[in-house]
Amino acid sequence: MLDAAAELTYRDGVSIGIEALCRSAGVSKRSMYQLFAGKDDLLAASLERRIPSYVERLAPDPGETVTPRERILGVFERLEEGAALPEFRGCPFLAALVELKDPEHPASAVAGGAKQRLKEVFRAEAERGGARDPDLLSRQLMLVFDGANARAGAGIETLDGLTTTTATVLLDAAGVE
Amino acid sequence: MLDAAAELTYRDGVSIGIEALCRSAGVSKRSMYQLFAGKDDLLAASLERRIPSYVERLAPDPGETVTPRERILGVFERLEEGAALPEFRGCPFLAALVELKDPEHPASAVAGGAKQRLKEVFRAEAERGGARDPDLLSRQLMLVFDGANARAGAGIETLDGLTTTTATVLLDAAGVE
DNA sequence: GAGCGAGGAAACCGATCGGTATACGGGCTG
DNA sequence: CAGCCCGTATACCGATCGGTTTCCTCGCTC
Repeated sequence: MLDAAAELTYRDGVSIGIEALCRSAGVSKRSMYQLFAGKDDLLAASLERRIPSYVERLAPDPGETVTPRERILGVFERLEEGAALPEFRGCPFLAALVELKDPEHPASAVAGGAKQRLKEVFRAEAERGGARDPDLLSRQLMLVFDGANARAGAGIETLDGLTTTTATVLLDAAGVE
Repeated sequence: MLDAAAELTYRDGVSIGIEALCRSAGVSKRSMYQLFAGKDDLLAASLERRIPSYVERLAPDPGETVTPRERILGVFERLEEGAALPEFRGCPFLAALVELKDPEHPASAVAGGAKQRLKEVFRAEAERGGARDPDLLSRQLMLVFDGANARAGAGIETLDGLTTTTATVLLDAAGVE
């Protein structure tokens, strides 16, 4: 159910109907309203469920020999890999935030938390790498990350190497080894 | 009519109803369907109308003494000014692209064109400023610009100086005087 | 085999969607 | 003043929205 909801809302947007979600999940509306308080709840839960695998895919737990620079650039390499796939529509959390527009929406809080987790990874690696201003660097990297997601997801940009190149510039300027 | 549509779709998203648009514009549905073929048409036209003032506000025609660097950084300064306002919801064209998801939608083409116009400004100034790779620099700047729009528009980032700082790093790295 | 509860299918609710058609009203031209 | 026409207001269309309820069947327990 959660997986089907995640996939359909990612492909068609949050305005997809509940009926379609249930049909695709093979679950009756009755059952779904026993599991979730409403559409908002379902949406928030389906986003919540995606967070661990999302973060893990982009920034897997580092092995011993991975430098901060490698881990950060790895995020952008994996972003570019994903963006090359035809079904890529950008970061699902960013898309939900933009589509909902309402910061009060339960799903907005979840999506914001997902973005915060990735930013924390950036910040921690920035610190470990000796960046002059780790928080600034992490915010800059998030700008690039989300800009790339929005633009590539909308189909108005092709990333091949663009984000890794840009991130490298920022890492250099921040003094990360 | 176009202005009212622009404002409401910006604030509430493209899924706002036609009825609300007409009421807010003081125009009957009948008249609007004589002026536009349908909602898609209206949406595209209202976005189209915003392009000149949007570009002019962000990147006004340069006076004689404006350097490429100043003109580019001016875009980000104005972005940060706008993002500080409470009604800021991010770039309307980017929001439309993300919300519609459909590149075939007439409004998507218009929105993509608007983004292209801004990128052209960046590219031209990059060239004028002697950037090593003007096209690369303009793409990088658009990443920052759209990332900032998405994040600040969603309320998960505050820009104060973030984008100008980041753009400065990119300009320096590209060798723009 | 009888009784029971969970869950699926589908009808149903009022509201609203994009879009159309009708009816009325007020300002022009003769 | 008569006739006309543009635009507003409004009712209406079928479809779909989020959400609720009814019904009925299936599988489980005693």
